Parts: sequence; C-alpha cells; structure tokens
Amino acid sequence: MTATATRTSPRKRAGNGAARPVDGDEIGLDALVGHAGYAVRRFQIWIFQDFIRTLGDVDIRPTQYSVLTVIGANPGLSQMAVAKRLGIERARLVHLLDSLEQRDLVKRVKSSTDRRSHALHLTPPGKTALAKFKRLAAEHERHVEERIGKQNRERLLRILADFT
Amino acid sequence: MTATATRTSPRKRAGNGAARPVDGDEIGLDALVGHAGYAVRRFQIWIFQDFIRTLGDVDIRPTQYSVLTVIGANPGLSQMAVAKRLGIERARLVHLLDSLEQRDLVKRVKSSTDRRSHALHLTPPGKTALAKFKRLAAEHERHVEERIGKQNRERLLRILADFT
DNA sequence: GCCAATTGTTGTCGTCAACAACAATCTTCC
DNA sequence: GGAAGATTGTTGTTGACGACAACAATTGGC
Repeated sequence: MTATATRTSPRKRAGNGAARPVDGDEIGLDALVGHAGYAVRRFQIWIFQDFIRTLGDVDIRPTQYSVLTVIGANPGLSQMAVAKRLGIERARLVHLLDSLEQRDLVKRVKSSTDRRSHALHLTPPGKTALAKFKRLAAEHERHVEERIGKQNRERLLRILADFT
Repeated sequence: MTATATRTSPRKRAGNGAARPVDGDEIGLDALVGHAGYAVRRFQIWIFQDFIRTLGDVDIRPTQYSVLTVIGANPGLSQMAVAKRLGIERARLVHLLDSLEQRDLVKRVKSSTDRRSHALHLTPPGKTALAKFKRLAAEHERHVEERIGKQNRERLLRILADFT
C-alpha cells in the first residue's frame, strides 16, 4: 500500500452526507474497534506468525510445542488427558502424535493398567530437542515484549491467566 | 469436567521422584504458562465460540460480521480495499461475498471508473440486518466483560489497539 | 501502443475445530 | 459372572480459514 497515490475515483462523490470518500488507506472499522475479539484475532495471527518463524528452523508449530511441553512436564499422560488439558480434540491429537513419533520426539507406551490407553513420554532426543525449543520459544516471547511492551505483556498474561 | 469425582486410579504410584502422579485434573503446563500466545489462543477460542453462539440465530460468523461492518461504514470500497483492511486474502473474500450476496445482504456494483473492480454496498435489507447483528455483537461483548471483567476488557483493548 | 501491474476469480494445499462412527477395552450394576 | 454402558484411540468427513499460484480483463506507466 503506502500512499496508493491518488487512486482512481477523483470524483468527489456529491455531498452524500452519510458516506465519506474512502479512497486511500484510512478505512474506518466502525463497531469493530470496540470488539475485543477482533483485536485478539489480529494479535493472535501476529503472534503465531512470529512463533512459527522463530521456530522455523526446528519446524515446530505452536500446537506441537504445547503438546511436547505438557508431555515433558507430565510423563505418562494418556492421549485423552493431554487433549483435555490443552483443549485439543483427541482425534486431532492422533495426527499430532503420529508426526511427533515419526520424528522420534515422543513415544506411545502401551499402558499395562488400562490397555486401551497409551502412556506418552518424550524420547531422549525428544528431551534434548524440547530444551532447544524452549530457548527459541523464549526468544519469541521477547519479540512479543518488543511489540507490545514488557508491562503490557505481563498485564495480558494476568488478564488471561485463567484461560490457560 | 466439574469435580470429576475421585476418578479412577486410586493407586498412589510409588514415590517415583521425577514424575508426579498426574491422575485427575491438575496437569502442569510448565513453560506454557509464561507464553502469551498460549493464553491468547485459548482466549480467542473462547471468544469466537461465544460470538458464534450469540449470533447463532442470525447465522453470522466473526469474519462475515467484520466484512459487513467495514462495508457498512465505508460504502463503495473495492474488494481489494476490504481484504487489505481486514487482513483477509482477496481469494477468500470472494467466497465470503458470494455467500453474503446470495443472502441479499451485500451487492457488488460494477465500478464505472475502474471496470476491473466492484464497489461494495449493503443492500437495504443488509443495512437492517447489520443493525441487528451489531446489537447481538454488543451482547456478546457483554459476555466478554462478564468473563474477564469490565476493566480488564478495556485494558485488553488498549494493549492491542494498534493491531486493529 | 506495449509491457507491467492490478483486480477479481478459480483452484489447490495444509491447518484446524467439530462431529460421527467404530473396535477394543474398562466399569458398572444386577 | 456377565450384559449394558462408558471410555480410549482411531479413522473419516465436513467446513472455516490462511497461503499460493494461475488466469482473464482491465488499467497504468512510459
């Protein structure tokens, strides 16, 4: 964009009273500016893009990271437990784990006490990898600080604390 | 969830030292709690679900609402302009407008000054409908207030203001 | 007037949430 | 102890959505 020059319609749109020209950029959002959901959606898109870019070299997306982190902190969890905790559909978790298992980061161990379920564990390389992912994720978090300010980030975390 | 009662495994899992029981609910998130992106994602899911439910009767989703609002506030915009302003792919906007046009809420008017582009307008029923959508969206916004608090909602909007 | 850029459109691909159905297994209850 | 119901992991489908690529029509620069 940037300027967009005079654009097309030089006609000044006879005093319509109601509607304003709206040529270059300044396009009003009207009611949208008062909606938390809109701001949150835009912010979430930005934050995910930065996360994906910052962890691009290791090819780890936000959801994968959350799964690895939870398994790392709670070894032996079942797929149901992980899915519930993270708000992921258990059907979706199947594919996520397939991928992580193929990469030898996670392993499904058949539970002896409940033969329906799998106990999830990080593999040794998985543990090493997660440590690296955490360092990169911390770097991403610093980007967030730079974008919205250290204080605002903390405020945000406090406000949304009970959604985690 | 709610309580989940005593759950299953009453066995106390011998002092394993490293890994904690992790039976019922209390599953640690570890590094995740310090990540703004995780909190924002969960919040965004909640907020969209409430929006979709609150505007369920009129069958309007957040993205459709944002498109209608911007067109309503800036009649005559091109599809490119709307797409850019809302951060939507112009390819995606095509389908959104197809749907909204079929429902007679929006019309594409062939621009006389640039015959490549369409000028977007709300139809008369579209204007009436949007007024109703805005009332419902305001109701949704009250739900947000109830969930995170009036003050926190305002803080949030301020923090994320320049993402809109 | 010619070549590059823009606009709307169509199509493909991959991510993700929401369901539904199913086999294997566990739990409950009689 | 055994039938009935619930749970776990799995497979598949649907629809919203973002990212791209290609295309015809049209406009703009030069």
